[in-house]
Amino acid sequence: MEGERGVSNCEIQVSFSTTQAIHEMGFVQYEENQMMSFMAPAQSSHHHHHHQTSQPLNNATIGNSSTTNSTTTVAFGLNNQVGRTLDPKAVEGENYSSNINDRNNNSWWRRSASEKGKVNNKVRRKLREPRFCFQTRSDVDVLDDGYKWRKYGQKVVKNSLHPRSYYRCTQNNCRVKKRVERLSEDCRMVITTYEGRHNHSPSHDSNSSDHQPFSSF
DNA sequence: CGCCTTTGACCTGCGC
DNA sequence: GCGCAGGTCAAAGGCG
Repeated sequence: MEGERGVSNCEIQVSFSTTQAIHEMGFVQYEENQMMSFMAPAQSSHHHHHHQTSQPLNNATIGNSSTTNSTTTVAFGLNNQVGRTLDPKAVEGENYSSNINDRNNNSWWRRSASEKGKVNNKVRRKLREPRFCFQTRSDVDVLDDGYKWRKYGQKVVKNSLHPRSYYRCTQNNCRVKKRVERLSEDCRMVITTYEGRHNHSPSHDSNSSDHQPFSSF
């Protein structure tokens, strides 16, 4: 019902975080196109190198067209282990700002419910996708990032007034997910969290200029 | 008619 | 073990 397209005046704040919740740390402000450069670091399968800001890849506009004063809060979750960890919570609690409120035990890397019980109990592949979240001051809930999303769930969040929505990328073999929720105190702030990397380019409409190596989101 | 959202049920991890 | 909290499924309805 809410018109998703067209961010009027969104204000985004960027910062890095490792373990803290978002509101506990200072925010750095970036331009919007610089902000999108944070989506680029694929930081792929090698652990042990910390994030470095990659070079700004340009026009990947969050928000449709007229996003002038934008500020974003970014928090990386570098879940960089290569699937050999068998203790899920050993790696999970470390570094990403999952919930704004209190605990950070979310686990949304798991697969479908039919697959987990009865596969070979030998290989337990809890491969975690890279996560990426940022905070935006915007009126619309889901920002137009160039991809198409289908909503697959909504939950109420404890100690929050606003629900959290779960989206999945509608491309065929793309399993990127994202969550969108609003801050409980400040309902103008939207927190968007991405998980995974798109294996395709953004399919806006027929916007043929989306052609960059956008392998991360 | 196909793709989307809605919404309650179900599942799972975790703390008590 | 139980209950809670978060994440996902899927049936049903909506809308273009």
